[in-house]
Amino acid sequence: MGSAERKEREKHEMREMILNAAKKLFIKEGFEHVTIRRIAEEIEYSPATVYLYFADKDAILCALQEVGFRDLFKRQQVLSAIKHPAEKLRACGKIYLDFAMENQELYDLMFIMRAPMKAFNSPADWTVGKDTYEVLQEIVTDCINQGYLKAPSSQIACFSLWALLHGVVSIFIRERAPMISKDQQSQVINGILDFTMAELLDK
Amino acid sequence: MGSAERKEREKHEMREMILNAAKKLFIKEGFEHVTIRRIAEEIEYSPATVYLYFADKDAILCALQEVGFRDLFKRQQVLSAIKHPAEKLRACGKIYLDFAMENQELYDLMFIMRAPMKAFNSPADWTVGKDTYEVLQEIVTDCINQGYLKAPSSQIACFSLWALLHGVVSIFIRERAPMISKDQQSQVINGILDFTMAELLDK
DNA sequence: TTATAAACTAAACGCTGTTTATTATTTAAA
DNA sequence: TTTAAATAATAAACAGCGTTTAGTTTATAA
Repeated sequence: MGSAERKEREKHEMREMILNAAKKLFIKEGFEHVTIRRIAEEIEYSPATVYLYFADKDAILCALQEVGFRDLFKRQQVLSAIKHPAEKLRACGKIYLDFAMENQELYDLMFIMRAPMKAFNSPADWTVGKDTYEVLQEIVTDCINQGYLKAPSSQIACFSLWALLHGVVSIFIRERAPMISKDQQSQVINGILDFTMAELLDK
Repeated sequence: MGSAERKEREKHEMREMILNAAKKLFIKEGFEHVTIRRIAEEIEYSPATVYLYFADKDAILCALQEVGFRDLFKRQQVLSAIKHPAEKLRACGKIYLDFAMENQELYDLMFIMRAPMKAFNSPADWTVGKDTYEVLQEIVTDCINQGYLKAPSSQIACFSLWALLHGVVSIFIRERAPMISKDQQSQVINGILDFTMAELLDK
C-alpha cells in the first residue's frame, strides 16, 4: 500500500503551503511582516509545526530564493530567440532590470538580504543563481568573440555589467537615490541601459 | 552662570558616547550584535537611559551614517590635488571602492541597510550623502566638458558610475559572488576600475 | 483492539526594542 | 540653608520575535 508515497507527497505539499504563505506575506506586506507566527497563522497551523518542515526561518527564505531564481531564469528563455549578440546583451539587461523593479521584495531576498545566506557555510556554496549568471556570461563572451565588445577578460566585463545592473536597482530598492524621484526611476534605468550599451558596444 | 551651556555640552557628550559605543560594536561585532542593551552595557548605563538621548534605535543608526559620510568626504579631499579630470575620476572611484572594502560594516549602514532610513519620511529627505555625491558629479561634468567623456547627460553618466561602484562592493559585502573568492576580490575590483575607465574615457 | 509511530501544539525560554512608574540627583528659589 | 521643582537615571514590565520542550492528539500497523 502506497502510504509512504502519500506521506512523502503530503510533506512536500505542506512545504509548498509554507513557502506560498511566506511568499504572499513577503510580497503583500514586506519583509518585516514575514514572521514564523504570521506564516503559521496564514496556513492555520501552530508556529511549532513550521519547524517540522523547515530547519529554521533562514531555510524558508533560502527556499524562497530558489523560487525567485527560477522565475528570473524563465524570463531569460526569450533570449534564445534573439540572434544578434549585441541585441541579446541589451535584452538580457532589460530582463534583469524589469524583473528587479517588478519584484522588488523578491529581488531584495535574492541579492541583498543577509538572512537567506546564513544557510550556507561559504559564499562558494551559494550556487542558486549559477544558471542565470551563465546566461549573461555566454552572451558577453559571444559579444567579445564576434567583435562587438572589447574587453581584456570576459569575466571582468560580465561581472562589471552585472554590478552596474545590480547597483542601479539596489540603490532604488534600498532608497538611496534622493536625487531621483520614483516617477523618474524607470526613465533613468532606460537611460543607463542606453548609455551603457552605447559605451560598451562598438557598432 | 553657564550651567545651561554645561548641560548642553553634557548632553552632547552623552550622545557621542552612545554613538561611539554603537560604532565600536558595529565594527567589532557586526550589525546583529548592535542592540540597545549592548550599547547601554558598553557605556555603563541602563537601556532606558539611551532613550533620553535618542528617539529610537533607528535614530542612532541614522546618526552613525553621518559619521560614515563625513569619513568618506574627508577621503575625497585629496582629489583637489589632482588636476586632470580623467585621472581625478579614476582616483574618485578608487577612493570610493577602498572606503567601502575597508569599512564594510559602515558602508553597509550607509548604502544598504534599511533601518537607518526609517528615520525619514521620503527618500528625498535623505540628504546626508549629498556632499560626497556632488564631488563625483563635478568631476564627471568636468570630464564631459573637457571632452574626456562622451555622454548624453552628466546625470546619467554620474549615476551609472556610482551604480557600478556600488554594485561591485555591495555584491561582495552581501556575499553574492560565489564565482569570486575573497582573495580575488581586490584584484577584480581593480580590473573593473581599469576596464570601466578604458571604456568610458576617450584618450 | 491495542501498541507504536507520526503529527501537532501549548507553553515556555531567551532575546529584542520600547515604555512606564519610581527613585535619586541636581538645580534654583525662598 | 532649606525646600520645592526640575532633571537624570533606572527597574520592571510589555509585546513581539525565533525557537525548543514536553505533552497531547491522531493515524498506522499488528
